[in-house]
Amino acid sequence: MSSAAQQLPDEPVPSVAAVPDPPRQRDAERTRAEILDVATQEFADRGYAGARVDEIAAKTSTTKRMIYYYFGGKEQLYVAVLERAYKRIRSLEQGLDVEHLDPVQAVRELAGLTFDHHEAHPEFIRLVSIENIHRAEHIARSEALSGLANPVLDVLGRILERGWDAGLFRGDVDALDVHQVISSFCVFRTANRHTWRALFGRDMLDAERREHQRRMLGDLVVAHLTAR
Amino acid sequence: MSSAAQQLPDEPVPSVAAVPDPPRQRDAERTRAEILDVATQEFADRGYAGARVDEIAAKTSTTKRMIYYYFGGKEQLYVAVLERAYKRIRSLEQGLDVEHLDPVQAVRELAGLTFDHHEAHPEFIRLVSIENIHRAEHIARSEALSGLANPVLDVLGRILERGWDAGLFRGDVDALDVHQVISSFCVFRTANRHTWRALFGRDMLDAERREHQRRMLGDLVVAHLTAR
DNA sequence: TCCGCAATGAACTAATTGGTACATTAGCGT
DNA sequence: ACGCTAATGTACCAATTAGTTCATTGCGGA
Repeated sequence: MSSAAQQLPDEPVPSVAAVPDPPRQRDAERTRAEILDVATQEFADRGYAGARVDEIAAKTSTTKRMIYYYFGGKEQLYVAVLERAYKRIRSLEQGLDVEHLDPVQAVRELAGLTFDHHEAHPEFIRLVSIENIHRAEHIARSEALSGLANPVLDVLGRILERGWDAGLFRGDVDALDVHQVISSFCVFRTANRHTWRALFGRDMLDAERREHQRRMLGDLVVAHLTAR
Repeated sequence: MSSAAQQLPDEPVPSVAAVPDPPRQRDAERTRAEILDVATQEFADRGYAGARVDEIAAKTSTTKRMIYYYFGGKEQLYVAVLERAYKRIRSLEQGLDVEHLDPVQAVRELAGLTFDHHEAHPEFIRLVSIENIHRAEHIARSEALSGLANPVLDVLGRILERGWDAGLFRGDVDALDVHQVISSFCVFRTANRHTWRALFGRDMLDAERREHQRRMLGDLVVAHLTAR
């Protein structure tokens, strides 16, 4: 692999003045980002042990040398992948604004956002599964990740307060409980999609069933919170 | 590792008539089972790619040779592990009898059984996670596993029928939907235990929270089914 | 009792894989 | 102009790892 702008065999190589469209050479940030992109895909696809440094390098426009130059090793690369993935998720979560809705509509909206979000980022869910197989040892060691608060929890906390004040919600489930219920549902359908289909013949991510599932999650959470 | 009946260093080795309590030599079934036991542990612990055939062999009282003799290779061993694990789960599921309970109590009982069951078999949950990382390709290829019906679904189906007939349950969720909700909750708290604790500081499997979580699941499912 | 085969063990191998040594070059600051 | 360093590429290595070869032995049946 020599250059990003590969030529088909027959095409004449443009002679002198062929300037590569993006100023392509020696761009540390671009190289770093490209490695992270490929590594994210590979780790999510094959797990930590299953991913191959050589394979990651090969799918890059640079070489294995650069992985060690920028990240130090396979494990540090994996941690960098995790950190970036979580960072992205968090920044997306920042954007949710449901303060203006009534508590019931607000939880329903929040659940729907999580639903959409997890469905749109299967590779993130896979990374989380993989990290759990490793007992979250990398997250625990990463200062950038461990204990970093989740914006969703604050939002949920405020919604619950309003729901309690209005006498709408039961008092014996806290924000983390509700988040757990929502996460369970949303993570499960992506994380366990394949065994589920193999065992039950139903694809939980089937587009035809999507609306039914989304409504089901909303109903589930609202019914739970407003029960009794 | 030479024998199942290990001696402490100081104890004198019993001389001639020491018949090994279980007739220990040349027992194909025992060897097979021991390999499967160790392999289950190792695969669940480190994933398919992360598990080492040498390590599995070392933790056995036999040698690597036997793994290849009985199973053929790493992948076939892994499939054998999966098949046995699923078989055990199914046989346990056979035992549930909730026909005598009213529909609401029956779903609550069923959910509780799944809850207990998954909590008691974390290594099974891990294997399922691992198999999902591999897109269930091994399950799909295994005749013993793919498409084999789950007894839980029949039980749930009958409970739902009774609930519908009694006008207790909503009609727009089927048995598989309910099973999905229950599985989501039960699988998630085990499968994602570690990242959850690392990120939120709460152990979903903490014994102190166990009853709360168990009740929460029951309430969740019942509230959902009886809503409106 | 003894033969044939299932069952077992020790050592070996070919390929893979994470990681490195060494050489090179682009381009920024002066 | 130019030199110094960040950035990059090639080739290599040592360790690991799945799988095998070949020899051996216990045991059930004839």
